[in-house]
Amino acid sequence: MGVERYPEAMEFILHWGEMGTHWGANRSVAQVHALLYLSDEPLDAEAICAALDIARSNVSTALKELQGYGIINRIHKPGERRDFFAAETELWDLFMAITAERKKREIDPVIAKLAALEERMAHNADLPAHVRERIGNMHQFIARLTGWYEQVRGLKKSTLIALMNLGAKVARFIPGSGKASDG
Amino acid sequence: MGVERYPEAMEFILHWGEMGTHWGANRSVAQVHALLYLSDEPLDAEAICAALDIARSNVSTALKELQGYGIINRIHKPGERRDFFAAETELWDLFMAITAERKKREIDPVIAKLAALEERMAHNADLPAHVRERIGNMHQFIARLTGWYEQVRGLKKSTLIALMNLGAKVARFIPGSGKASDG
DNA sequence: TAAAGATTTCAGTTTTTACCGAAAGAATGA
DNA sequence: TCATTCTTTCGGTAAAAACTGAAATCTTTA
Repeated sequence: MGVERYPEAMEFILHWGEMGTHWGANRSVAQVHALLYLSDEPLDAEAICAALDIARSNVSTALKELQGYGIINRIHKPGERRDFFAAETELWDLFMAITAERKKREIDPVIAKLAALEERMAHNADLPAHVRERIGNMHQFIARLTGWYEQVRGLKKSTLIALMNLGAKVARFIPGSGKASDG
Repeated sequence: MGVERYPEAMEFILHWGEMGTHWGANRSVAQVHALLYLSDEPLDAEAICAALDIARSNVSTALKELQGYGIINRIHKPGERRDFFAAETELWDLFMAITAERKKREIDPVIAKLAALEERMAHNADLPAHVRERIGNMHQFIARLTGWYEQVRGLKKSTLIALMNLGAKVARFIPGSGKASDG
């Protein structure tokens, strides 16, 4: 029998589901993910239905969504006809996959929109300067932030972990750095 | 008259509102924020209603929420009875305020929950080892990530910007670092 | 290529969330 | 302290999103 038999596992799943609603995902998607994350063996859709007590179609949609994020894998068991699924358990990879997908869905379109607006604004002399400036600033800021993200993301996992462990000490490499209260 | 008269400004506001629905905020909250961000002068609630064509009460709720995030300021005009509001235009500060508030609302409770579960799991011998391990890993991972965030957040703005401009070059300070394809 | 097994799509329903307008509540000033 | 002006709260409604169950579609294998 699956992990859903254990109250602590179930609490984790339910809490994770609740969290999901506050982020991009819906409850079912997050619950399915949590269940797979805690399972030590791949599960088929029917087993997920039973464990979470949600409709088969809902599970189907959730699995599709999770595959879209690239955080679960479909597994073929020899001699089995149905699909089995297992979650990414390497949390760093999970994190990277989610941020990458969210960036693609939510940030990139904004950048495109802002770029288009900036283009149009350049030809519009009526527009007050401060509007052009603020939209331009927003564009630049988001583009910079995501540019940084893309660069850092490309580093080796071990390097990233080393950087993280360094914490605030990275500042040592920046001349004139220190604690906050800056102008 | 306000910026809502300019099509580009309005597009920005509507798009920003749409984005809001994909993040924590609702459409109205994000629209009010966008409007204030583009305005070069503080606006009162009535003006916001008129500009966005939404109910007075809705504006009130939105303003409260934005103040909760600490990204708009209430302004007292001498001789004026009603409140005026202006948005933070320093985008770095805006970003910091939003991330801090979201962490408080969405991450900290998860850490607390995971800590509590870990405590309970320690006293439960029935629980499969891999469940305990995975919940523990998740707890540790999120705690580490947020610990890093807290540290970096404490740095001076100028240092952070310098670090960002460094991009992937920060890796130079980590021995044995380089581009991805790590195991 | 037909039957069985498994997955996906979709129209309808339920649940949740956002929003409105009226009424209550504060704050200001006469 | 009583009007006046402005803000917030709150019950009800409208809109959006999630979820279900049945039907359609795709896959496998006999």
